Formats: sequence, C-alpha cells, structure tokens
Amino acid sequence: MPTSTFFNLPLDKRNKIIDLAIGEFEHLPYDKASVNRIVKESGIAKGSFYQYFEDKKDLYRYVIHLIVEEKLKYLSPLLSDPDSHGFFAVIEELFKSGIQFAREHPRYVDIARIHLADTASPLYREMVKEHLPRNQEIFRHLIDLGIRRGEIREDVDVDFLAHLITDMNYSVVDYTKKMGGDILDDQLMNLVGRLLKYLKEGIGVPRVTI
Amino acid sequence: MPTSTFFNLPLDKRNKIIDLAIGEFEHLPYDKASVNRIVKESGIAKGSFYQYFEDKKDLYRYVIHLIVEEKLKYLSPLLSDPDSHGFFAVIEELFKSGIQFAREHPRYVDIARIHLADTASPLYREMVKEHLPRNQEIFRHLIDLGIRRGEIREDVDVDFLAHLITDMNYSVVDYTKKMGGDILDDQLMNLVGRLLKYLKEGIGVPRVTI
DNA sequence: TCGGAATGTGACCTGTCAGTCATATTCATA
DNA sequence: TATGAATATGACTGACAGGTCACATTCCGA
Repeated sequence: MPTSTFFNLPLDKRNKIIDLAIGEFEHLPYDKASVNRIVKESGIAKGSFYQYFEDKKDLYRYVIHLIVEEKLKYLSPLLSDPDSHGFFAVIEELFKSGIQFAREHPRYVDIARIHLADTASPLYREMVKEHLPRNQEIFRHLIDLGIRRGEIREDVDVDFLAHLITDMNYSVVDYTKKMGGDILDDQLMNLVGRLLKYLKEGIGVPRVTI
Repeated sequence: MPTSTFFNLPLDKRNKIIDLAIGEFEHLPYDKASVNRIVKESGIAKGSFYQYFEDKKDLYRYVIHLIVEEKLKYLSPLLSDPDSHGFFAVIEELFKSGIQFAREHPRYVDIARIHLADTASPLYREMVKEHLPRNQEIFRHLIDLGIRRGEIREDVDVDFLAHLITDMNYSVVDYTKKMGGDILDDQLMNLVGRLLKYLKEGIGVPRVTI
C-alpha cells in the first residue's frame, strides 16, 4: 500500500501518477515497466516516488488492487446471491458483466491479462495462484447446484467443466476485444446468448427423437 | 537462422547450447531470458555465441522454429486431408494430438505459451500475428464444411465459434498440464471425448421431444 | 518569527543486459 | 612445416534498471 504521504497529495497529482502507472502496466509486463519512465513523465522526482511507494512492487500491487476493487463492483450484485437464479442465467450474467467491465475499462483488462499471463514473474505465484482457485470454486459450486437442480447432465466432469467455463469467460472477453469498438452492445449480448446456447444445447444438429 | 559455424559444431556442443536456451525460454519471456546466463552455463565464450547467432532474436527464432517443426509432425497427418472425416472427428483428433504433443514436449509447450502470452514483445506481432489467423482459418473452413454437411446447426456464428474452439484447444491442454503427470493417457483421451460431447450436445439436460 | 517535522530532489550506487572487437588459438591445406 | 582462414575469447562499452541518501525546500504550529 502507498504511504500516507501519497494519500496526502493533491488529487490531481495522485491521479496523474496512477494514470501514468496504468499507462505503463497497460502495455508492459511488470518487469519491463519502468519506474524511471513513470517518474520522468509525471514530472516528480525519483526520490519522491520512493516516498509515496515502498518500491515498484508496491505501486503495482496498488494498481491491481484498484482493478480488483472496480471489477468487484460489477460482480458483487451477482455473487451476493448466486443460488437465486438458474445455472445458465447466472453464467450468462457473469459473462455479460465481464464484457461490460472490459468495455468500460479496457486498460484495466489489458493490465489484468498481462498480469495473468506473466507466470514468470514472482508476483504471479504470489498474487494469482492464491486467488484463482476461489474463482473456480465458485463455478464448481454453481455446477454442483445445477446438477442437483436437474439443469445440467449428471455425468459431466465438474472439475474440468469449471476449468472450461473459466476459460470461456476469458475467451468471450477476448473476442469482443478483438472485434474492437465497431461492435454494438446488443450484438455483444447476443454473442453471450449464443455462447450459452452452445454450452447448453451443443452446436450439433439435434437428434430427432420420436 | 544460426550461422554455418554453429552447424559445423560437434553435435554435443550444439545440443547443449540449444538445451540451455530451451531451459532459459521455458521459464522466462524473451526479454528476461539472458544470453549471458546461457553463455555462462554452457561454458562457451560470449564472443563465440555471437559467431553462432546473429543476436538474441536469432537464437529465439531458431528455438521457436524447432518447436513449430516438431508440432507439425503431430498435425501433418491430420491437416493433409481434413475433409475426409466428420467435423467432430477431426476436431477430436486435433485436440488429442495437441495433448499428445504437450505430454511429450512439455518444455516446448511452456515456451509456446509464454511466447503467445508475451504480447508486449515486438516479437509477438512479428511472429504470432501473421501465423495465428491461419490457425483460425482452418477451423473456419472445418466449421463451414460441417454446416454444409449437416453436422452443425446452421445458425452458429462461424467467426465466434472458430475463436471459441481455438481457445478450447488451449484450455484442454492447460487442464492436462494443471493435472500434471498423475493422469493416465486414456483418462486424457476420455477427457477430450467428454469435451467434444459437450460441444456437440451441450451440457444441458436434453429436452424430451415426443 | 522561529524551529522542527514533512516533503521534495537528483546525482549516485550497484547490477544486469545485449552486443563488440582486438587478440589468441586452432585447423586445414600445400 | 608454413600460411591463411576459421574459430575462440573475455574484457569492454553504453544503456538502462531499481533503489538510496545527503541535502534543499516547504509547511505549520507555537
């Protein structure tokens, strides 16, 4: 966490520093991001930086913290009561809110992607590996519930399916990023609807049962 | 490409250098991998290295080249005649051969994953972005064919589905890596079978049609 | 207005990196 | 064995990194 000195700074200055930090981590993995550059661009002295943050890691953690906080705002209404709706409805909402987050905070998503991909960094183990299992834990719970409710076939491999749905979530967000800005919001939501249909009913031509 | 000097080297020495390079790129993205380390560990002089390779990029490209070459060995029987079997059969074989490759060359897969994740490196655009579209081109072709043959519903979004299946491929390989060595080959193949069943028929409980 | 605490500053330290080059060694051929 | 070509070598360069610290400036309560 940044020092109290940092939080005493005028809001402008604070925002400028964080904004430049985000700009740095948005394009470069932790190790290639440069404190020197952030400092130079923000016009503050190197020594000042190290009075605001303990070290580079401290700044990075703080940025990730801001991202996670923001993301939780999107998810919390869902996660507060995940059992109140059907499995496919909850998954659909999760995916949609993920896309919404990505559209409204594209820089955050870029940082998160780089962060999650940078398994080489010692920060990866430290920050990701401990939080990611919870993510899949939620999916596993939802799947279990879905099976008990008779929404999902009984013979699915719960672990594997949880893994798969997690990745599908990333995949659909990536796809919308790849498509870029020239895709409308309702098209996006249609996309999620389609994905859920694939997941629920498959893409094969249904067998005719008489 | 390495120089002729490199290829004139005794095989032992050549293998040692490449092996250490693989060991380096296996854990670190391009920019963090160190020529100095490779040189030190392999016991050759720095100057010698630069008589074997034009620069660091040259070595990296060569390693990636070796990986792609090896991977093609697994895929070529499939890709030589992708239209001869049904859509789901071809996809199943593609996934299975991918898993097989990952099991037999885990280090290669690690390097490839790091390479594909390192979008910050200038090498990414240069090496990946030009080859990746072909990958999805193949899937798109297969899907088109599947629709025409009546194996796949007509109303699927071909682009999105191609994207999704590409990611599913990564996902299943990742899952097997996550499970580690304590998973048997036939279990793996069952896994792919299950995945394909999800894809084809969905995970929802089938509607009863009378 | 004074004095101590808080904040600001940038030259400097150590380390690592990719890449170079003058020089030494080895090798093949005549 | 003599000679030129091929190969080996590691000290060196310049760039950049994160982090430090002695000193300068500002701020604020008494």
